[in-house]
Amino acid sequence: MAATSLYKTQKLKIYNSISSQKEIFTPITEGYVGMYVCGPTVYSNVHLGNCRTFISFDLIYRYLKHLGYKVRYVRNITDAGHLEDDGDQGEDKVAKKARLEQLEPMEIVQRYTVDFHTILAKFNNIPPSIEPTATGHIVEQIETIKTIIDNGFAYLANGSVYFDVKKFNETNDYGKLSGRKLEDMIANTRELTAQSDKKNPQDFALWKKAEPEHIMRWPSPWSDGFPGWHLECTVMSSKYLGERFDIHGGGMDLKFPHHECEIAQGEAACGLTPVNYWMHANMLTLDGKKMSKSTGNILSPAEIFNGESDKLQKAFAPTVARFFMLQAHYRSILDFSNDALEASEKGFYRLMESIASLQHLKQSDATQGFDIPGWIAECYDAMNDDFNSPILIAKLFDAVKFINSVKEEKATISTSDYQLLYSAMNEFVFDILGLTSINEASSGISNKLSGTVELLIDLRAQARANKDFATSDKIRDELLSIGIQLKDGREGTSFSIN
RNA sequence: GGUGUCGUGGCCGAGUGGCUAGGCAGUGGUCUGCAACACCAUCUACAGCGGUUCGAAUCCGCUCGACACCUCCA
Repeated sequence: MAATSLYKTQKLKIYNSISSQKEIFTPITEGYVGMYVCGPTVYSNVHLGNCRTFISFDLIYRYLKHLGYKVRYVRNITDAGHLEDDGDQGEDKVAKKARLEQLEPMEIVQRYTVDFHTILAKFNNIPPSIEPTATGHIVEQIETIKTIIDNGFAYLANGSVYFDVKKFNETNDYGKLSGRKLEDMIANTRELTAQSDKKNPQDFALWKKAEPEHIMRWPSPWSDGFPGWHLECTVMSSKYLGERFDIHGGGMDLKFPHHECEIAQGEAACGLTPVNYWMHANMLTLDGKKMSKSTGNILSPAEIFNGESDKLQKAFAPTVARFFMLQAHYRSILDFSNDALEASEKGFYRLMESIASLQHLKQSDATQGFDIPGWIAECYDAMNDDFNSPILIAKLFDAVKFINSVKEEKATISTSDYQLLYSAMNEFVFDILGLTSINEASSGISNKLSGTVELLIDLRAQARANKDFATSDKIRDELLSIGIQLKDGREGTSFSIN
């Protein structure tokens, strides 16, 4: 805690997508942060790419909280309104899945919401403060549509309501987030299909009239229908965070059109641009291509955990996958491969071993070989620079080297520095990066297991004292073959479970 | 076609006008009964071609290549 307060006053910089540069973060209300992140459409299992985005924002959430901000983190569940495509033939994704599986739409929603929560919990993500659903906010969405119509930025056509992008662009700037110009977009689009109700192809639905066979429908002043996808985020973010709030996040692929439309809706409804800092997490790729449900280029979290995929040679713990992702910056594309994950796994174990040995590290009168307060400052510098977790992890390995040197009696640490190092390591690794110790997971058996291994270590020590190396090597090698590695050190033999 | 991002050593991946990223792998050494672990040392790159600069991998231009968005996707 002492370490934290020293650096609370340091300035956090955030890369703002709308200005394409890092800006010093200043919340609207001092000490408080409102953050909205676009959640999943719950019509299928989450894949690893989805998880990366939510892990990225979990890191951000954790760090903001660590800095002492009171954060209200809102992440929606899209359970209606997300169409297969933006044309008039598009079918609601949830409704389509319900039709294909012959289930109630809410059964689909329930199944995949539970899956989403289960998987994110395995990655040790902290749940958001509020997790609102689109279907729970139909009334508010209808009210917002009325306001946008009253303000002259939407029109009614055949029971549906569309946002009038061209009209909006006369007084506002449609395209400012994604760097597009409306004229270019118009010049580059094909002619509208004859049956469309839209005035222009860029217009998007605020309310869609439901076809007779469409099961998910609600009454409205315009028709029995359902809200457009972009609207729910505008409505729910303003409801829980205000018409203008601090941070809006989501995957890079949502920048256009989804987030662009959110800006338009917010400005059209209340005249305020809704967000101060736009943050976009980059994609996880597989074989150099974006993971995507529609192309099937997908790896599921379950496949990582059980290793059952031709992309993988073995299974990996969720926290190892999390560590792998945090070794890349959230704004960089990260390519997934078995080799990269294996390399991360080895590094992860080295980090965890070092933290374990930190618990009983010998303390001295003075510290020699490492500047601990300076090191802590560098760790905060890394995180304050747009949440640079790869740099932080590089710094953590500097500490690993030092801890191991102290263990080897090639460096020393004072008691006060020890306390600083101990709390900083634990805060950075467990609280901020959200990693978990793998041995902890098996703590239920660890007492019995460690007693057993200690006995074998004693037997081996006796054998070695008697120069009975056949016996001592047998104990060592057979333990290794079942994943228990003995480590001979100055203070005797310890072990780790791999 | 339009918009944007990126091309870093054997692999993954930071950074960026002059100072070691880090991880994994490799090599040499220390430790060890032999090993493993650990430690020390070491190898060492910025797609290509021009330009700006005292100095560029970092800025500018061009070429080549990759990816993303422009239709649903985190």
